[in-house]
Amino acid sequence: MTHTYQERDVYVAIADPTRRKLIRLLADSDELPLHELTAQFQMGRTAVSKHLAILKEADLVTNRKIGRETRYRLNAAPLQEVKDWLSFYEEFWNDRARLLKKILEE
Amino acid sequence: MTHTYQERDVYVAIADPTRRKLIRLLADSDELPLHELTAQFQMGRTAVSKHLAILKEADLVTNRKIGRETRYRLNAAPLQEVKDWLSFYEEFWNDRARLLKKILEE
DNA sequence: CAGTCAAATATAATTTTTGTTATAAATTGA
DNA sequence: TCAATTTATAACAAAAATTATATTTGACTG
Repeated sequence: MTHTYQERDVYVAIADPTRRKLIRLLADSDELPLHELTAQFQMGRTAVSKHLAILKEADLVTNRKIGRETRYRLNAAPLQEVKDWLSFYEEFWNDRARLLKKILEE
Repeated sequence: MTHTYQERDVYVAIADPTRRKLIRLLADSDELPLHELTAQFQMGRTAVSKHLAILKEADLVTNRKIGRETRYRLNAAPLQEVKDWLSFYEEFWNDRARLLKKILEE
């Protein structure tokens, strides 16, 4: 058994608003158990747990068991990839910048 | 008929690798018709067209009909929202920065 | 030790996404 | 006008994501 660790795309992980809110909650509170995170949503624990699992597969959160609770913590490092991807398009963000670039190239 | 324009989330739009590649192709080539974009993928025209429709709903591309072809153009402006969202987490990107912040707060 | 709380797991139902094929419409060029 | 090209649209199917329920496991508490 070769431990088929499902690598998850960070872009997919942040595409869902629930998961973005989870990221924000963890950024604000350092470390939180599942039941406290769940309290911030309408959906049940299982659904929140699965969203956290997707974040974990993207390496955006870590967790550890303390007694009977599982506490989650943010690891924002993978977001760097998105920032890098975005940085390529900064020159296109407004037409003025793009136009300027075009003029300068000529 | 109130023209129910489906506002599409930019996060969802960029979550798909095909759509990220489309964005890149349009960034490199200014304006391209559907059939030329399709040539860069394995999938059929219809599928590519649908991906472009999602990008258009997120306002990431514009299109115009020239003769029998529809030419697509990148509008990178909506990516700014993602950048803004990311900027909030820059301080968490590496543990050192986070640790430093914590120490300074104490 | 019995009862309770927190969470994981397994399962299932539903919805969304993705891609195909088929068909029709519009444009171009001979 | 006729044939080829480009695209759009609709119907369909397969795959993935989302959420909920029920069951099980493990840890604390009285």
